[in-house]
Amino acid sequence: MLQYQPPPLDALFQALADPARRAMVERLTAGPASVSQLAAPLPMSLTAAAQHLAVLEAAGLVTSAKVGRVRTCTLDTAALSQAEQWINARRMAVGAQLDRLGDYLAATKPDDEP
Amino acid sequence: MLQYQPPPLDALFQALADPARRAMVERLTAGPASVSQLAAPLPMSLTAAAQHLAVLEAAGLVTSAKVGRVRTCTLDTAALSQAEQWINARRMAVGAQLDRLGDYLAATKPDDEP
DNA sequence: CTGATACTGAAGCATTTCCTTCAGTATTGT
DNA sequence: ACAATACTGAAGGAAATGCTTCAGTATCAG
Repeated sequence: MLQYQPPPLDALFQALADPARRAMVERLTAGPASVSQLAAPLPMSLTAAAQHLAVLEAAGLVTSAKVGRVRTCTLDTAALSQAEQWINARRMAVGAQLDRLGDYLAATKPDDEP
Repeated sequence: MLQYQPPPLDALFQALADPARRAMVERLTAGPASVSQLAAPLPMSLTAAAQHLAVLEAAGLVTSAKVGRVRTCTLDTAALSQAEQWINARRMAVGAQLDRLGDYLAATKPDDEP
């Protein structure tokens, strides 16, 4: 059986690094939309928007299906939280490091310098 | 007075989109490090690593100060959570949309189809 | 059937990214 | 004083990115 493999973080963050693509993600939080609908507010050609959409899809951030002549796109929140988790884990690691500093300070001079 | 302006999300996500730069961020969660220390584990020249560092600094993810001939770099978690918050806000928005669907379903057919 | 709609594909072009090498400056250790 | 260390700057090149336009294929509406 084929294993699902999470999109690499590279593609995920790269996809989020463009304002046009973030705008699309933002629009999709309100529900599924067609390619045209996603492209409409953007100051670029439909083709360009479709290319951005391809990037989002490659990153796993959106899935899409074509019915008739319209392709409907949906946001995949799993990919979104995948990125969030990476960031959060690093922030936690920093906290842990500060905690260790606290422990160190508490352990080495518990009763110096009154 | 000069206002602090948060680094644009563009630069933030772009900075995180590279594995070498994420490795640096990861290393910095364990505490401050010099340019050489950050570059050492990476399969590239010191110059290349320094360039990556410049990207991280431009994105606001790291701050650095030079003492003598060594520049010491520190992770700035504020920038990190800035990116996290954007993602989280979108995920929340999706949840809200689903909630509204639930409300809609509850409101429109509270007693149809038993 | 005809025309409008909704993409889709291919090509081309300017800019940016990621890396290289080579050279230079400022410290520090002996 | 001399050499090693730790960057720093400049230049260049291969590849990726973000557009564009032009042309094509389905699909739907009248």
